[in-house]
Amino acid sequence: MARVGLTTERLTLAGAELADEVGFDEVTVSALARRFDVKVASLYSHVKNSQDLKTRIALLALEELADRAADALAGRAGKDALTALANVYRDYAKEHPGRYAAAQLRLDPATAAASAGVRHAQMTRALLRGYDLSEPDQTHAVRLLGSVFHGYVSLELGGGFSHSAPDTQETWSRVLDALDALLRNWPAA
Amino acid sequence: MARVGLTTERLTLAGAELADEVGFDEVTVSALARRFDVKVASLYSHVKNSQDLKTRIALLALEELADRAADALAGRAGKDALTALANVYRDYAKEHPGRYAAAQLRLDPATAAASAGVRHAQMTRALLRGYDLSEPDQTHAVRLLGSVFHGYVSLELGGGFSHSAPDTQETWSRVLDALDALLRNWPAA
DNA sequence: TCAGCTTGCCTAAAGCCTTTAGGCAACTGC
DNA sequence: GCAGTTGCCTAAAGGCTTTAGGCAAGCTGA
Repeated sequence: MARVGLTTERLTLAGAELADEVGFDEVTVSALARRFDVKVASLYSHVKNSQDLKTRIALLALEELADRAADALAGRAGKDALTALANVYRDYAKEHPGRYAAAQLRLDPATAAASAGVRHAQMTRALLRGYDLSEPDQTHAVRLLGSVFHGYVSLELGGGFSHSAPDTQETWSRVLDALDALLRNWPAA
Repeated sequence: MARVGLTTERLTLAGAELADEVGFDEVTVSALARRFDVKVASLYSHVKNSQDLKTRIALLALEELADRAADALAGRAGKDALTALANVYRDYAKEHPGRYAAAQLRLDPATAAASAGVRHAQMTRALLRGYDLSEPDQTHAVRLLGSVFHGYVSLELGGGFSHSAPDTQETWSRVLDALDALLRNWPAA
């Protein structure tokens, strides 16, 4: 009965890795137990239930993403910052599809409010300081950027753009050009 | 042993209704059997397996959405058409959240190619005829519009914009204004 | 109308996932 | 080294999926 050294953190991390390998929907308490070569019931001392596990993975992903975003934004402004932030999301989704899917998990309002999700909105706002937008247009723009980043990345990841010319990298740059142009020239209400 | 009259179509439709009520992830062969007051195994003559059921619901949702989109686009052009198409997606997602989630199901390439998904891309292209874009910018714009529609709707549905002013309806109109402005003034490469 | 066939829904059963309760052994601190 | 804590285990119940095989309801043709 050697002890493996399970902790909530190790389970969450292993769950995130598992998600990247087999997909977030396939992450299961059983599969995780198998990965640690441990009986299923043993995990329930560290994790409340399956939902709890998934929520923890989602929160981890949100943190990682926010950290990367903060890094990318440091010392940049304007289009440079826009591109950097956008690429953080896209690259993260490609590197860690399971984690990215986890980050999309619907959290209950209290959990969401305490999550790194709020940092994401703040950073998008910070980015917009490089453009000349005042409220409420700034909020509209925050939501637009969030929509484009999320929408593009999830369509691309889901194969929505596949097998068609021009390639998605090219579209991505042109979309960022277009967004930059739009933000510099936001139409008046 | 009265026969209930199960058919693949009725199961698919009931599955779609179930999805709207309890969420697409909660749609299960068992739950569907319960809804028809029939034993679980009985469904397996009409549906290959759980995945097959979900795929059929997804295809149904894509058809319904494409039909609504075609309707909305008829006789409209320019910003009028843009707004109409965008609202089809948003309204459908609000009316039928489960079906909308189903429409996001990743289909294998062959199924996807035979689905109504292709009609969606064609209609977005048709919409862009009202703007002056030539290839490859037209394709870039198709992808951008797809990303914004999908991204905005799924963030809004997921509660991503909730509890913050200004309200999401206002943002939605302003985002459509911005997209219209952008399409009329697409930046050169 | 009824014999015969098709086919719809059923029972049975096996496999996997979740979750809870209770137990023993391995660490921890004194 | 001993007591207490805690980690992982066994056991068990309940739900979902899927397959195999059976009976009877309802159509088909004479």
